[in-house]
Amino acid sequence: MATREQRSQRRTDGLTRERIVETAVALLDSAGARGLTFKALTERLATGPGAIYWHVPNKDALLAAATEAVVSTALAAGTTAAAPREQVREVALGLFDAIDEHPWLAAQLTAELSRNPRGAVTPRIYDSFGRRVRALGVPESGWFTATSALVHYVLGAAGQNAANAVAADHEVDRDEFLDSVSNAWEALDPDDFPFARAVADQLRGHDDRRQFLDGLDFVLTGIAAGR
Amino acid sequence: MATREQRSQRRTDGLTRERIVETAVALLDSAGARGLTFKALTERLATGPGAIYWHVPNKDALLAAATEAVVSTALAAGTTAAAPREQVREVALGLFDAIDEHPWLAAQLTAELSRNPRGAVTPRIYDSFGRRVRALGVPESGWFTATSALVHYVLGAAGQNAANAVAADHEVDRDEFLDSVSNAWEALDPDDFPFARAVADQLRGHDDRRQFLDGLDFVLTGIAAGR
DNA sequence: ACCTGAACACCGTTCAAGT
DNA sequence: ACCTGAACACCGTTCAAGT
Repeated sequence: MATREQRSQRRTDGLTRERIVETAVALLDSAGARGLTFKALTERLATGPGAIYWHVPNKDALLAAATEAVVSTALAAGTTAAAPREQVREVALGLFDAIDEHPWLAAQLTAELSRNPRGAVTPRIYDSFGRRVRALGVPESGWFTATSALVHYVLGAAGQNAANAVAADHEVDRDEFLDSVSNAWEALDPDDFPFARAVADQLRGHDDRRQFLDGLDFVLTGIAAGR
Repeated sequence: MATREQRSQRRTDGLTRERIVETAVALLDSAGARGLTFKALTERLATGPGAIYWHVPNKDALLAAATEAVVSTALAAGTTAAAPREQVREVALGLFDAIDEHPWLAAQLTAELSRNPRGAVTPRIYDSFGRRVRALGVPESGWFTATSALVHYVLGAAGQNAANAVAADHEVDRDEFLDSVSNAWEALDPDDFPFARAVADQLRGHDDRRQFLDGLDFVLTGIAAGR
């Protein structure tokens, strides 16, 4: 049932930087950082490597562009809550979910923040958190430190969570996987690893998102205490 | 002035797993994750790739072994302070410094914690922090959450700091570099980035180690509040 | 201006052959 | 048991040649 081509329809199969970046994101999502190769890219885009290099200077720049595209949409949502503390939670959860959906994002964001602090991504992330930190009533001298702590916690926790999710993905069943890790921790030498043994049972069935928010609350409480 | 070979001197040029791992760490330290190649490895060890594969199954396993070696020495130091909160700071600083010296370590640790939670590294890290969390007086139900928050903050903050240090290393002068970033933030659109602009000056001459400890204190204060 | 695709230097890994 | 080194499949990047 082929419909007639609309006359106004633009050619959409032209190679553009945007299409390349979209395809890169799709490859990264489905196969991880190792899945983004020029071979896979040229196959999906039905072109040759030279064509891609005409739009993008190299692979690192492509990764940076993919990072910017994903992080922009994640932060564009904005916040709905009134209380600044709740707003920080919304921003943090937005990044947590973006990193969960795009597990390669955490490492790329760390790279982007360090390699390109004058770019758009770094101030956008700092502004997303920092505006709400100001609203929390933190004195001006503490703005940078408090915001950095939030950014670092979010990237660390979300990055670890995403890596865990990818690893658990190779397992048959999440509960079964956590159970086996828990059993392994319980079997550790009680003299060498008293804590891991004692805490092994808490691994079972724990909620990653909940744990992320609980950790965020520690940071927020600490920030509020120095207010 | 060649000295006579001592009779008791053992052959030390035999290829061992230990020597391979040591060399891998040296290569990672001097040239980053991209600097660890089998070519560089075989040149330094004056051997062929097949010899290395006899001792180590593949590159991922070599990276895991390098991670374990470095993290073990970093955590072996133990703590000297009496107060548990101060002990947590010591453990965190030990990891911070190890990641600062070995900037590749943060990403590898995240990978190791997720891919190999039944290995030795994961419970060792959790125990290092968790024993002190218990000593802080946190109720048992909160042990896993509090310890995870600490681990995630430390890895996130230390990882970002190490990445920043590597990036700044390419610059002539740290103060000059921070100054130029600060200037770039001050030149941002005040409507789009009010916070980055306002905080730009705090970038100049800030102390990374101090900022790391301040962030750690936020987490610790938050944990103590839920006690 | 934009794309093709062969070519290059490099990468991790394997394996038959040696000692 | 341990090592050699050629060979393989793959990688990012370049560039002369096309349209």
